[in-house]
Amino acid sequence: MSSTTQTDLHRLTRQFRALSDHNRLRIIDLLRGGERCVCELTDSIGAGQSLLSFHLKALKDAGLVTDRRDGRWSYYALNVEAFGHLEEFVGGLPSTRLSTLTARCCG
Amino acid sequence: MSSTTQTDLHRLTRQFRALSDHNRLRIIDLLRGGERCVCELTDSIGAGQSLLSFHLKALKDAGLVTDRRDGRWSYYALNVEAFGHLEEFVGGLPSTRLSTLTARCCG
DNA sequence: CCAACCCATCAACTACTATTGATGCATAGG
DNA sequence: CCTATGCATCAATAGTAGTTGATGGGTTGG
Repeated sequence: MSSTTQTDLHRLTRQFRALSDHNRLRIIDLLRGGERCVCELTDSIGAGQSLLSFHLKALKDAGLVTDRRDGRWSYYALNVEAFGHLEEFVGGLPSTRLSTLTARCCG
Repeated sequence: MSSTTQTDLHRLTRQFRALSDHNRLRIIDLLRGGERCVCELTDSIGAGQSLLSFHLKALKDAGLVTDRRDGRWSYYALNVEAFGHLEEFVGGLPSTRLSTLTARCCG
């Protein structure tokens, strides 16, 4: 009945959890404009450097962003593939599907 | 620069937080098959009745599901509109967009 | 080298969340 | 009525997450 495997659900859970914070969602929104270095994000978010690093690590551990080191700067960008999977899950709803028989529940 | 309003981000944060739990994601996955009553979900999830009610309330408060009372049974179903908004956010990525100038970061 | 800079990590604290068991409140059936 | 059922809510606990400030490691420029 379940159309998603358990391992998929675990991965999706981690990724949704990574998205379940206001600061992190603002980061994601900023990264939609393209790759950004940490100092840019720090300015835009207005959070402490330590805090931002914490959130970026959360996003990276969930596989939602990738990082790249160039000299003393670190650049972060969205992982497009991961968001594609998320889109499949939240978008794969049978909106027109009959809600099956609502009667015949428990007895 | 940010393409999402602050109120939208707050709503999205609450909804992603509601999806950031394994049990709740299993519930969502089950509801993809159509409306279900609580007792059905209890059997499928294998969790205690109190726990399931807690999670259903979390999903409802986030606006991701709707509930309906019929006699002594409560039925839950996905809120298709809410998932449409989620799809817009996770799917609205400029995958082919140039990552802007990666140089010229902080000075 | 040395100082300045960018960033990650650690320690500590606070606040929230998931889970469990108990209680209460309707509704249906005898 | 009275009891059983389906479900929500409350209380209590344990585990986890977000924030802050301090420390350290690697890199650039003088």
